[in-house]
Amino acid sequence: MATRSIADEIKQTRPFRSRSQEAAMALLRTANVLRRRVDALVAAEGITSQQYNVLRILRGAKAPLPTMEIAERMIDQTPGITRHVNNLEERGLIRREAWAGDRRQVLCQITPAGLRVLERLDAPMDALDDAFAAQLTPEQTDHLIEALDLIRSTPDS
Amino acid sequence: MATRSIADEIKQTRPFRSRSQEAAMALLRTANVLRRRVDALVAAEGITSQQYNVLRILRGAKAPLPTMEIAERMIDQTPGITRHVNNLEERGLIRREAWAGDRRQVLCQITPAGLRVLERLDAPMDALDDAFAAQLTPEQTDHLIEALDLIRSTPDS
DNA sequence: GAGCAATACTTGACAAGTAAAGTATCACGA
DNA sequence: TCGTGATACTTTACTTGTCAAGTATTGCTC
Repeated sequence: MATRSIADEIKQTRPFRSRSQEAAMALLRTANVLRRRVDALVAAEGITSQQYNVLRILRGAKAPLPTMEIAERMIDQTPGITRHVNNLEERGLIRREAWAGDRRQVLCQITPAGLRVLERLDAPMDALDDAFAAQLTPEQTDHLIEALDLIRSTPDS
Repeated sequence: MATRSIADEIKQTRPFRSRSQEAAMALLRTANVLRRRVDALVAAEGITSQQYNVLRILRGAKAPLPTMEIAERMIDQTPGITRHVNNLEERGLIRREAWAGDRRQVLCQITPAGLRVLERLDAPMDALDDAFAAQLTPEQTDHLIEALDLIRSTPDS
């Protein structure tokens, strides 16, 4: 499949006012494509990509995490996390417990069942990431990461 | 604000298994940040970023477009478009009409009121795009666009 | 130590994305 | 011309993301 520029894809008569705009559009569209692939992949285990993220964060953390810590590490707002966590708890993939130190907080940790789900997804997920990055040279991948990190550092308006 | 790498942001103990994975994560997170900024901006006109996209596509097209054409140019599936279009029509920002040539199709076009909404958003939207791209050199922006175009060309699994 | 703001969620309400099924229309072959 | 399949939506149902408001704690200040 040949590379299609964004301008081709959206068939705009008046394509882009600036390279900035083209970059922004490309970023949004590309991320959407990637997200859908991830969704399709984790659906095999009956979870969504956001639930998968929660599990991965909990696995990555050595200790149980309070709900808000999870929210901070994800891109989501807190209310969304509460629901993901509810859902995951119902399925036994994570466990929640009150913590005496600060009773406002609820600590979450991944269960062995949750770990098994992640393990089953590790290989296909790696393959997916690699398939995308395979379009780029290692240098391009590095530059891409660098550029994205810079963009995220844009100060609030 | 200093640039924070993805690894910093999510505070993973076990950061990334590969650069591919880091790139994928950076892509998803960065796009999310951008999308929220866009949402916040267009909310001033009482529309969502997807409705804004519909309006922009209709402005970009010289002629009225059938619903499915809009769906194709966006990332959305058709059912979503129907709703956006319903909503925009209720507010008088677009107009829908049956077309004698193929009565299955419904042609949509932007109204003067819709054009005015877009015009009010043009300047702030340009400013937003530029603010993001301002973190990059023009060469970096070009490379970013190129890399994203390549990634989107990844064949299906 | 009494109040008052801040924190850490949780809940409710609503827009948006997605899949699946339904409806109307068209196109094409027998 | 009479199906038969394809096309272009539309509707329905369900999940997710987000905001606003509510609740339970905590911490800080006077």
